[in-house]
Amino acid sequence: MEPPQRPGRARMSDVARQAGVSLVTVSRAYSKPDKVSSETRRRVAEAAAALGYVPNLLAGSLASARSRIVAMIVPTLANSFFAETVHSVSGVLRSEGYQLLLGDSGYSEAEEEDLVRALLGRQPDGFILTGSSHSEAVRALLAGAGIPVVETWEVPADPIDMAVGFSNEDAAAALTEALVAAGYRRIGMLSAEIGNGNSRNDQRVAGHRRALARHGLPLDRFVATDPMAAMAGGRARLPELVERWPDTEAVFCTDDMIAVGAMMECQRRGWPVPGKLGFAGFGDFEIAAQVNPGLTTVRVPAPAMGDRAARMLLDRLAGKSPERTFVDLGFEVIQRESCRPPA
Amino acid sequence: MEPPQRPGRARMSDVARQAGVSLVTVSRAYSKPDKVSSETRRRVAEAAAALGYVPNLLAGSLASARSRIVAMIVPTLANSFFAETVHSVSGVLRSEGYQLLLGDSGYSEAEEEDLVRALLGRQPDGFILTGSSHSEAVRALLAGAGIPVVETWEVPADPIDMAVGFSNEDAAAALTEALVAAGYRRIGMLSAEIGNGNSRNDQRVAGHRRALARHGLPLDRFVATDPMAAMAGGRARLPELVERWPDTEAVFCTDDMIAVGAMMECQRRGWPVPGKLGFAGFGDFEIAAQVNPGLTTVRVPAPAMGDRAARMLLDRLAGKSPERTFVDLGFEVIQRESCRPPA
DNA sequence: AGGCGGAATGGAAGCGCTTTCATTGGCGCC
DNA sequence: GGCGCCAATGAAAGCGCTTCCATTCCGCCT
Repeated sequence: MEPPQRPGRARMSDVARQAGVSLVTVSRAYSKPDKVSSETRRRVAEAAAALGYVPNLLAGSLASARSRIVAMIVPTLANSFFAETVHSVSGVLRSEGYQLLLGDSGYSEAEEEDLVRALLGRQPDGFILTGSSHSEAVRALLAGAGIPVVETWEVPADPIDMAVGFSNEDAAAALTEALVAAGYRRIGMLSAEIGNGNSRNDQRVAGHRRALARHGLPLDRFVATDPMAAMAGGRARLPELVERWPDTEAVFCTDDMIAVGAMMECQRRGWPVPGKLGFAGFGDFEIAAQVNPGLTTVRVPAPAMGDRAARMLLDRLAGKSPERTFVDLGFEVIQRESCRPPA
Repeated sequence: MEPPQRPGRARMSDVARQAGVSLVTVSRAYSKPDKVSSETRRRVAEAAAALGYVPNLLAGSLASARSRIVAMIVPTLANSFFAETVHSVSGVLRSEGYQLLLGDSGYSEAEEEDLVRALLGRQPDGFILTGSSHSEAVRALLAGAGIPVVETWEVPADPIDMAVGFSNEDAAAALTEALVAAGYRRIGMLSAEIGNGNSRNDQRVAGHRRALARHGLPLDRFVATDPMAAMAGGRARLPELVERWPDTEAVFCTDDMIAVGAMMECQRRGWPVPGKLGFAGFGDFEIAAQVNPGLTTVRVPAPAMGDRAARMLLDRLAGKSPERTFVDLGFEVIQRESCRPPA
């Protein structure tokens, strides 16, 4: 119960003195409890509690060269998509005593590079990235760091290390095929501006166009929306799409939020959905199932990707050789009432 | 260009050798550039680039007893509310060279305690909490850590240190007053289960009831919804509310998502809003403005709270004495078409 | 000319842990 | 009864930095 020798927080040596053992023993009581007699363990725990001791993980990490930190970069937290992936990563890591160190790049490669540098300085044991388009500097930094890296949310052509994702392009193509199968021919698209750093959006656009092209359907019915306010964007830009191509029968949106915004605009104008216009979204957000009519969309494995990415990292850190370095978690087309059923 | 003495990542001493200066000088070139001649600075930068040197912030933090890390706990990332607050905190911190270390407690006090312990081990220079109801252990740990702490999203009766928030209770009361002013008398409520660790929800319930009581209106028209799927919950539980109290004229929801779900159910049943039932939500999520009819709600200062919380912390870390230890950022009732206008 | 101050640099100590490596004592076993 | 072995513990070194305290070298004032 006596106070530590010097003011401030208690250190391991204070706990050792209090418990009447050596510093090493205290260290072991924390990190390898089975190497310490249960009596000693008890006294250490008691001393630690009495002093309000909290181990300094910084010092521990420095000494052991293992930080038990995993760094992760997402484009934004505002998207509930990434929030789900982050959440499952965080859960898996914490269950193994690791801590997530998070950064958001705002869809900017330059920002991502800054972040990678800043995060690497904290000596993470592993790194999780969103997407697979990164600057050369980022690739070099990560490769040079000598730690496992997982890219998520895409199928990388040239992975840095490991990857877990799904094909945004194939998913968009599959959804478009569903629209075509339902009899739609003049199909418009609402998406964020292309080439703005959101490669997943661009891949969806590409997949949509690939499917249209396969059927010889027109590809030009495209209007870009504000990427920062998807729902408002969909609502604001739908009229433009319909004005430019009045005979449009259905609209493919690269994001559920855009689709919902556009459907709200239809509702406001008294345009029946799918009577006048069919809709398909992307992501299967919670709202897709709740809106009227339900939104046809594609479900993506957001939590599963996080879970898997974290486990792949931990396995590698545990020394297990990876059975697979890339995992495709697929997607699922969800048919609801916002477009006609397949003929 | 010669490789570092030993394999692995370059260290500061490697950079020093490469640049032909001492280790101390390299350290200064990074942390106090003005204390080093520009020529030396140039050579250090060159050497660092050649070696791909990334400073080990862990070692730096240990030596300087300043980690440049701020820890933050939110109940969940899934709520775009907290995501906004987190985002602005993160932005402010990064602009000052700090890094955010994030944890989510899942609305559980026990989990929060674990997290506080784990995060404190990383020696953060400051701590940001959501809400103001915390276990005694949490309060003790944080007080004992001797670092600045900010509680957000509420007005704490007994703050641990500093706080920035708004009154959830007053906001809910104000919104309820607006409903009463619009002529509604039989008002129901849809909210997450009370006493489940979400104190903000509970405060909103209390504020709503306070306003009802002030007007002598019935308080018992309450149905609890699933906290994890707010929209689905609102949709699923609205019928129960209407069955139990068929003469209900308006519904106050403690969360916009619950309100939107309930409104979708009305739409599905062909109940006009606000013709048959008026609605008020809480939060002013993006969807509140987009849905038909627009949702009357209360706007909360989510980004501003993050911004302010981060700045208060940084000011304290910079040694400035706080001009105020608690900041109430207020709220704003947003009248839209989901309920009748005030008479 | 002598001394003084400031700018630029370096040496050494030490942050609070983990990790070898060494030491002790008890126990079973031939 | 001596040997080896294992469990339990401790001493010392060192992780990669920052900080304190020199030290050196100027230029400038009196």
